[in-house]
Amino acid sequence: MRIALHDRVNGLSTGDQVYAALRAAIVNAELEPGRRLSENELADLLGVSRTPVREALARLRDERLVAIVPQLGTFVTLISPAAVEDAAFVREALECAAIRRAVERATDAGLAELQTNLAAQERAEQQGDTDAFDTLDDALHRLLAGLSGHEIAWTLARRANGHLDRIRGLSLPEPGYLGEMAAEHRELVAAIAAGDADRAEAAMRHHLRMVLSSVPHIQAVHPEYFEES
Amino acid sequence: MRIALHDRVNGLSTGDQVYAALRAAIVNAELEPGRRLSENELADLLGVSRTPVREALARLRDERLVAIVPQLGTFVTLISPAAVEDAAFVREALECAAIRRAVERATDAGLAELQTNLAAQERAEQQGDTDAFDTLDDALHRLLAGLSGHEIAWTLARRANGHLDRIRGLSLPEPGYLGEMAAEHRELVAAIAAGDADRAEAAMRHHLRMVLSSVPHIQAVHPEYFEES
DNA sequence: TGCGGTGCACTTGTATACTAGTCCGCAACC
DNA sequence: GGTTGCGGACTAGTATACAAGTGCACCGCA
Repeated sequence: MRIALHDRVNGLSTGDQVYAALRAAIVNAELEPGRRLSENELADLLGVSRTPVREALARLRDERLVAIVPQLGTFVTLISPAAVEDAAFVREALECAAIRRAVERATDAGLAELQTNLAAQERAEQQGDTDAFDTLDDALHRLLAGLSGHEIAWTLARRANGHLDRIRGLSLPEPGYLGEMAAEHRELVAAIAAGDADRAEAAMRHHLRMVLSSVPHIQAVHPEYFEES
Repeated sequence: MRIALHDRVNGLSTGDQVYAALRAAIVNAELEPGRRLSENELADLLGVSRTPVREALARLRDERLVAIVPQLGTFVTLISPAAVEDAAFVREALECAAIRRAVERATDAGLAELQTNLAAQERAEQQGDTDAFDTLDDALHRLLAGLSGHEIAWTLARRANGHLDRIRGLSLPEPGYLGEMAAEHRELVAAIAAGDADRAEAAMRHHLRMVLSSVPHIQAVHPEYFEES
């Protein structure tokens, strides 16, 4: 495991950095589902004490990315199709409600930001830079939440999103995937610019359900990552 | 402050109990908004060490019920009208989406549970037992979330709900309030029983917006509890 | 009497020590 | 040889000790 902490001069507490590092490792499946974690081992690896590690694990437990069993151990949770659907449900409810409000409240400045993001996505797509594209994807959804006036919804959705993020992290880069995503993003923004709330909501719903479609494929490739139903 | 821990033989860790005790105290405004909290003081009061207190405070921070300022102190957050609206937005989005699914998936057994809850609400209303009514209110919304197949949404909404819960905790028991709430609950269940998703969603939306209406009154009575805009 | 500077008391963050409990393997006994 | 019981090596939960930093009060001086 090659988890590393960033410089600690950036204002974040050690616990925050441990949290970020562990979450990234879990979402990227570097820490694969089912893996046993040891607070002591993690603390040694990261060069910190158990205290910030425990704090990070507690937050990850609230996101259902790890399960802490007293006196037994801490484990990266297996991916549960039900939990993935739960996360998708929450995200769909929040983001569809948010985009409706975004349509009502959209400003020229806000639309310009969205266009800037779309342009950057197109560049990332042409260069095949998946990481950059994912970052821009997140940023776009955050911008939309901001336009709705309830950016907090984005934070919450993100917190409920661990299982979905893992699905995305495990999705193999299929040809045409980035292009399709970018097209859907353009449709989202176009609907907002047109002031058509129903169209925007429908586009968002369709867009979010895309992620779910890759679950069966991943489950076929990595059955050991999933709970048995 | 009369915060007390329950018996510790109920399977909950000390940190969980501290969290529950502190959250209840904050929501009931026993720990009033703006109040300064000291980890040491709380630990002494509760007869535990700082560690479980810190764990509880970290969770409350994620709910935005406390603000932790490094090297300075921990404070019960002031009620922010914006945060209240954020919470209402999140809850409305989640519960409206949930009740639509509940309409699709409602079973006879589920409807029977709802009816049982309604009957209990009527008893609590006649006896003027506000606490019991609040508990049944929570239970009803949880039942609805359960019927939707995404009970997790309820957990999440609840976690985002701290500011709304404080509003409810500060709402003075106005005459007729319980009756109105009970009537709205009956309408919710009736809409589900009728299989009318639009009606159910509209009823839920109206019901949830009721809570917001008491904000100005509370703000007038306790301006010191609120952030200045 | 007013103002400025220093030091103390208090804060949270982190590290470490200790407690209680579970699992697993080895050894002793049947 | 099989089974049972005990002990060691882990686990997370909790308590305590230490570090770093902030605000405020108090004291001395002009």
